[in-house]
Amino acid sequence: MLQKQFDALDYSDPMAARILDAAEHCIQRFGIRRTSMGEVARVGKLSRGSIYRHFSDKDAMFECVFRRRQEAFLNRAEAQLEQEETLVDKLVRSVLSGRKDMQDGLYASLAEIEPETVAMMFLDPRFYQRSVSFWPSHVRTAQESGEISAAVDVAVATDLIMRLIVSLVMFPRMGVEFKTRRALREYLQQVLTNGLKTVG
Amino acid sequence: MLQKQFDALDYSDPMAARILDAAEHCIQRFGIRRTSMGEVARVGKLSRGSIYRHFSDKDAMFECVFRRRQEAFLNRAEAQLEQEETLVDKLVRSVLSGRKDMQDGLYASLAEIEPETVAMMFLDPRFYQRSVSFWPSHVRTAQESGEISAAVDVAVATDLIMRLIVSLVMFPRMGVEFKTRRALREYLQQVLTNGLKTVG
DNA sequence: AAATGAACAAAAAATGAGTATTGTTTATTT
DNA sequence: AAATAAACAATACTCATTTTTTGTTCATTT
Repeated sequence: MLQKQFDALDYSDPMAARILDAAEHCIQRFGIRRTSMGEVARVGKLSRGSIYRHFSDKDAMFECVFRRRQEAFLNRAEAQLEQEETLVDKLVRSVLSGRKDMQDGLYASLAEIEPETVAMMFLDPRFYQRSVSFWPSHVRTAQESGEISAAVDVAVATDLIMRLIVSLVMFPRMGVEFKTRRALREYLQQVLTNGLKTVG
Repeated sequence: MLQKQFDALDYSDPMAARILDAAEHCIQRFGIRRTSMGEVARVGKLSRGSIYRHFSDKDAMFECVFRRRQEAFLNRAEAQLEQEETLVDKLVRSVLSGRKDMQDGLYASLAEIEPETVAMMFLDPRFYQRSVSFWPSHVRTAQESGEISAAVDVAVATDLIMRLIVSLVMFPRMGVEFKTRRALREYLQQVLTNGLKTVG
């Protein structure tokens, strides 16, 4: 097995949801290392055998907990972004949502118990890869409206957008700290539409 | 003690250098966790007492090893950057140097033994803060030459530069993978001088 | 058919007594 | 004066042992 294949998420299966709910609950209370399959079974009021019917192993189960969370996050984000007019506003929204999720989401509670685990997750490129496919359609929309240039490759634009968001979420302060929504918007507006050139 | 104060680096002190050389040697061989002060003393052919005269504790000593490395890296980078004509080329150089240092520097060997430790270091904002002060002078030069606009705040420009470099070093591939020097340069050129707008 | 519970060997984790290391102090040496 | 060496209690680490957990199987239940 060259590349580990994670179990697919089946949202129509209530048993899978019960397992993942229980597992998520355990992560928040004890972290990943100190949670056993028996504990998850106890919390979810189901048998250990059922868990193994649904997930190949412990790693796959916990992986799915985070996958489900991330997909839920992306769905919420998608809905929110529909309401934003411009690409810049979509970026601002995404950064603020991302920061909020980091502060009081599942990652925050895990970070208190197992900071190294969270650090390893955040440095795993796969963590971001899933969000990449989220942006191209928004990029195209912005190109059609003329907000950004149609000549710029969609993949390149997506790359920049992802790098900016990830960076601004992970490091609220690099050289400057963008505390207010307004400051963040101005910064992103500048970067997206002019880079470090101003319109003459 | 609200904020831990790390021991200052005194480059005129040969004893401090001997301690740090020994400590660095130990990190490469055994990692941080498995290196004892006695081992550092043995390798450096000095007494444990001497180490404690120079560094308040084990953490402070290892912290200094990385501080010294980073300063050396920044000095090399500074020299290299003098040779580059444009800001874009300076960024390209920095990204490539950063990637190289990650692949075969002290971090690479430590990452093999203690990946979580390295992950924690890379997510520590202080790690990048030291490099921030490096850029403003280069930004001003680029503004004078007209490569970037003089109207853009130096701190803001520095922030973007740092975010791009850190992101491109940590994640060689986000949406797109910039393998060749040429592809990387084109990307940075686009971002710096036009953002996602093309010149009409 | 899907979930359960029990049984099982292999792997991983908790335990605890023994050992090493840390950070401090002191007297001694260079 | 700065480096050393030895001594020290408090803490952290080993390592062999015991206990738990994992992942699998299978007969039984829902």
